[in-house]
Amino acid sequence: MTAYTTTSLKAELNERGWRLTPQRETILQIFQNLPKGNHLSAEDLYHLLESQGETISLSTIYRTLKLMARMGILRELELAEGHKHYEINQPSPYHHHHLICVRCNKTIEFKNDSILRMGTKTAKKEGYHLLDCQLIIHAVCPACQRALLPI
Amino acid sequence: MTAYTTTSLKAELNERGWRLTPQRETILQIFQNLPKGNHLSAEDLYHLLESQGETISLSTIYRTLKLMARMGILRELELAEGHKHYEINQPSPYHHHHLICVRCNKTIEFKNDSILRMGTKTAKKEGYHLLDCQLIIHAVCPACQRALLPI
DNA sequence: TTTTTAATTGTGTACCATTATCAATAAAGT
DNA sequence: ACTTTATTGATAATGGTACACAATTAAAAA
Repeated sequence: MTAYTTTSLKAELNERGWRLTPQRETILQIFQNLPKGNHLSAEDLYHLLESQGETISLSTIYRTLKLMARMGILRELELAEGHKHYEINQPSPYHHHHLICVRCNKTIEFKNDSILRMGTKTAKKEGYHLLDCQLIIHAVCPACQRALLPI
Repeated sequence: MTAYTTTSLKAELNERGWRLTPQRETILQIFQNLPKGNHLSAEDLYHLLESQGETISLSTIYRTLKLMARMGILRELELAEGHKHYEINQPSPYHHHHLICVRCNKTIEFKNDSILRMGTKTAKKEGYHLLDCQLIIHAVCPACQRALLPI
């Protein structure tokens, strides 16, 4: 959960025998410049790049998202149904969690520093190296409660 | 997060214009009799039923799992890669969370009552009706740290 | 700087969990 | 019992993600 630069990304990749490619650099920058609270699916990222005139194949996008999630650079979010979203994995003051309506998928972000503290403590206690820690609350939003819609 | 019986399940279903079927009753019982800490995928459940001589179609299993998750009877877990797992959604003393190794998928359960309290408080504050609340910690387990395996 | 090595990319294809379709069936209320 | 309509089961369809492999290219060695 540290802030990455191109240089530190390259260093960490090379340390493991991997390479910094223009594609990986571009994708890191996209996520770093994304407004707070925004998150992208693989498809989202593909089209965002497309709209900027750059093209990175979907395969590479999927591979890079997974790689960066497993390095702890990105958080993998399971928000709506069907596909994953990714956002930059930021340390304490920006660290947040999600309250999700299971019916309409309306999602609210909220902060709670003690959750990250608990996660850190639990991981440490078990000897795990922490990458990410997220509280997911599944619930029914006020509008959907009123709507009496079928589940 | 209350304990369901056949009767209360029927009541809650009928209240919404839905029906209690033998399939739904069977699936509820399976989960209620599952040893603590066990969770099943749709496929798992299908084969478990098969081994007991009962057969419920995969379609119905998928539909029922989703229905029960959205009613708050089951928790939908995103543990390993690729498919969801389900477990009974139990109140406080049994309520637990998951620490997952992103490399080998080794998963540790842990308890922490304050997390459920926080989730309840947050949902209430936003006017959401709480169904489930789970802390997911993504990390690298000790064995995988030593292994220096490729990500 | 050139060469060498092997990680990475892009294209196309395959996989597989989950959802949709729809006729047949069976709960629930009358 | 009868009617209504939610539910089931079989099958097909969907779609996100992973895989295979030849062509590139980053990184280290010469």
